[in-house]
Amino acid sequence: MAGQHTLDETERQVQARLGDLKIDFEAMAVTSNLFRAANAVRNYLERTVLAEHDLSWTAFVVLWVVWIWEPVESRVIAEEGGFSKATLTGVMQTLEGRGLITRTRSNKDGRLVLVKLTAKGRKMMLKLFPEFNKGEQLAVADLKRSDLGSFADLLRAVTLTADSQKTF
Amino acid sequence: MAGQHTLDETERQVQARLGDLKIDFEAMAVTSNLFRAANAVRNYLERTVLAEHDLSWTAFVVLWVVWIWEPVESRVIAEEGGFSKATLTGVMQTLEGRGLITRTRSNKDGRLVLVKLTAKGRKMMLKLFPEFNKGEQLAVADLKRSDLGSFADLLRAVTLTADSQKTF
DNA sequence: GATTAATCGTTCGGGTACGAACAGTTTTAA
DNA sequence: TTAAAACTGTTCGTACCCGAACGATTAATC
Repeated sequence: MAGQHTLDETERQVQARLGDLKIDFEAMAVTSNLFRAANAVRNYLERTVLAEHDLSWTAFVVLWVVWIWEPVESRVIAEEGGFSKATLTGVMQTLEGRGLITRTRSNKDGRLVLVKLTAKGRKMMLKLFPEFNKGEQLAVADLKRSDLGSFADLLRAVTLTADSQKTF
Repeated sequence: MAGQHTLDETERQVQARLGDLKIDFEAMAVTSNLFRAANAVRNYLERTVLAEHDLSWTAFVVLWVVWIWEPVESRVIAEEGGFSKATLTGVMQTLEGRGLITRTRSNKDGRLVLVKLTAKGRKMMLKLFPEFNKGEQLAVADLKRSDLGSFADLLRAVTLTADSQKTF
């Protein structure tokens, strides 16, 4: 993860493989560091805060979305969490089996499933989320406080651009 | 993925759930947007460039690392790509089956496995990587060019901090 | 009102992902 | 030198993850 090779060294090797083909190294640096950062933060939070509660990353995201917006439809959870409906079904089965959420079919629209937290689930989130947020705080602890706002803006801009490309 | 709820709305809901507990919303905004951005870019690249070559994200990362640094040891690929040795074994079996890489045991250290690209693998990367880089370019197309450098620096700083926490 | 189209959640198959346990190799210590 | 410790890659079990196909429900079209 850390990457023992320097940036310059990597760029030189890439260029050596491609001859005189033009490569956008700045774009490459942004995206590759984007994935490294996301992976590092995710692994850190999974191995500390989430492991204590025996939760996977995706399971936590589902619980978080439901906690904030309950009662909430499945499709919203999938969209908000950034994973497919198929993935969601499996994760929710696990969470339901552990007694953390409930699923009920909507009587206004028979296609929809409404998801809520159980009392046990709410109790867990009340303890878990502040711990999780402390982890988030640690992850950005070495950054200047004044940079956080524009940093988040840049990330949002990337998301918007990539998502708009997706539909092409 | 897009998230139909506004930031303010989300913050209000979180605070409503937690009463007067102090939450670092700036840190929360950075990390949640970090995952959204990484997911969006990854999905976009998977569905366009990588799908054309029938490659998963991880398979591409493995090919990329091997392409740049071959011959390279398995442990380096795992570290550089940010996934576990167990994951790597499975992905490399697939890639070897498709005739894109070769694995040979080192005769200097019998524990190590050296990985190289086949001619077919090199040919694929020579075509694939420029396409991939075009995708990366598109993902950051809406950002000011002058922001890219500091953006990458911020991402690197987050990675370093999170990775150093990991070992605690 | 009947046919068509769109939407939703589930299931299925195959690949991805990880921690833990393992066997083989090398290094370290005694 | 021999025993212990460290290291590498694989296997195993379990959970995740997605696209595609599917049945059920609702909406749109005529």
